[in-house]
Amino acid sequence: MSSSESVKSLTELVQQPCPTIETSKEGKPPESSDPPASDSQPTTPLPLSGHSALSIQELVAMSPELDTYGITKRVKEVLTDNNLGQRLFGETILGLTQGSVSDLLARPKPWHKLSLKGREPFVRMQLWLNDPNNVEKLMDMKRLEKKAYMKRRHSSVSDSQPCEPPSVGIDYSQGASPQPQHQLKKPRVVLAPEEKEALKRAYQQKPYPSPKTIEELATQLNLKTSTVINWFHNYRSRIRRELFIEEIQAGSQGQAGASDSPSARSGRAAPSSEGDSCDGVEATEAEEPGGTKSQGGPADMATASADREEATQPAEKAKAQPLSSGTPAQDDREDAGRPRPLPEGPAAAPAPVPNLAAHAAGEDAATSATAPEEPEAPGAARPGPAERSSALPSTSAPARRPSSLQSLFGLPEAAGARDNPVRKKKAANLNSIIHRLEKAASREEPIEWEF
DNA sequence: TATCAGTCAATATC
DNA sequence: GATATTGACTGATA
Repeated sequence: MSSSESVKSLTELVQQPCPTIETSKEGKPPESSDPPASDSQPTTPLPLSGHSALSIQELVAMSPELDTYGITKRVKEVLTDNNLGQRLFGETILGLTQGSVSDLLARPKPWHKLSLKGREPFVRMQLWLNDPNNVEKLMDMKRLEKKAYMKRRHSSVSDSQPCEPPSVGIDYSQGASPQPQHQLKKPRVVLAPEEKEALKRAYQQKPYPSPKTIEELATQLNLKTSTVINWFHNYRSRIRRELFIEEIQAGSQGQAGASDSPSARSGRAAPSSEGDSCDGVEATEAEEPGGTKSQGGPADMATASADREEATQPAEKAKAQPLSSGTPAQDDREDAGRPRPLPEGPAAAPAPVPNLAAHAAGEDAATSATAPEEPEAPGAARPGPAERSSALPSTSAPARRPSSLQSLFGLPEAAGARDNPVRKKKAANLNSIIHRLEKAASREEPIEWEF
């Protein structure tokens, strides 16, 4: 398909009332068992099914860089203005659950950091936003759902069945029967605040704990090791996202108005040179003085995350501080070349260093000496799959004839680059933290873990 | 094999 | 009741 053709069909697509939405909903009570999104994902049920030619994936692939933050912002507005719920929106438009939608809307990742799959919801949102009848359609869905619900309710009442699980998504309903009750769902683990606190401290010490460390943490906290592992995974990735949001906010504060396209911005933050190695979010470090080759930096990111945490959870931090003994045993074998969260925020003094690390630190003392800036930064810094693939849209792809696509997606012109004072300030701040920590790290201070 | 991205779904909170 | 949070899971990738 030639580019112009595809653009044409894309345009039609965008303009045409997303047909599928209805179909997928109506055909079957979507809620019911549709083996949720995961199954339906591959061949997404959504707006585009009518177009055999262009799958959502293709659309995503062709999509110019989108302003994820802006999109979610607008979606949120539309939803709230029209009193439409996330669940409805997610299930009908995005094919995602309420929790995912919430997460997505609240913490969109920058476009350039999203894998193709991750971009999908944003493209859908964009298409939805561009659809003049979007709200209407959702309203219809809402009505329909309500109707269906009433109907079901009615029939179940007459069946003398007590009330029924309300809305969509509750497929267990039918299960009343055969579903092996003993299917014993694992009860959800809920970590106690102290446990979280301890884990956070451990994280600050070592964001990538060794199995041994994990084991210990698990024992000390009386958790399963898998829980600890999961916790670290989740925490790392969530921190990264938070960071992005914070960046955006800082950015938009410093420069309101300019269609804040974080994605665009970050892509641009590290002008060309870094190519993809730049994470955008960590763009700050591009400004790192001394030209330390800022490798799209894990370290910085981590730094910033610590920073963020501090900002967002002062109380918590405050609590944590007393515990600190100052010297982050920083480097762990596992840590080498990884994002390293700075144990404390700027002002804050010594890092809260839970000490499980005592030996953990010893464990890899040798490597721990590694310089603060590793040459190659895997981990967070490493470009996500999407970035890795050459097919990266971002700013670095010049040959992309974005203009037509952009208009197609209703995009504003690329957001202006920015490096505002706020960012600079922040960068400076972070640098000083890093510096302090490096210094601290070179000292040897005993650390103790306390849980 | 470890880590990540993306997501679900249970639970908490508003 | 809607939304936010978060532990867990799956599949991809290096």
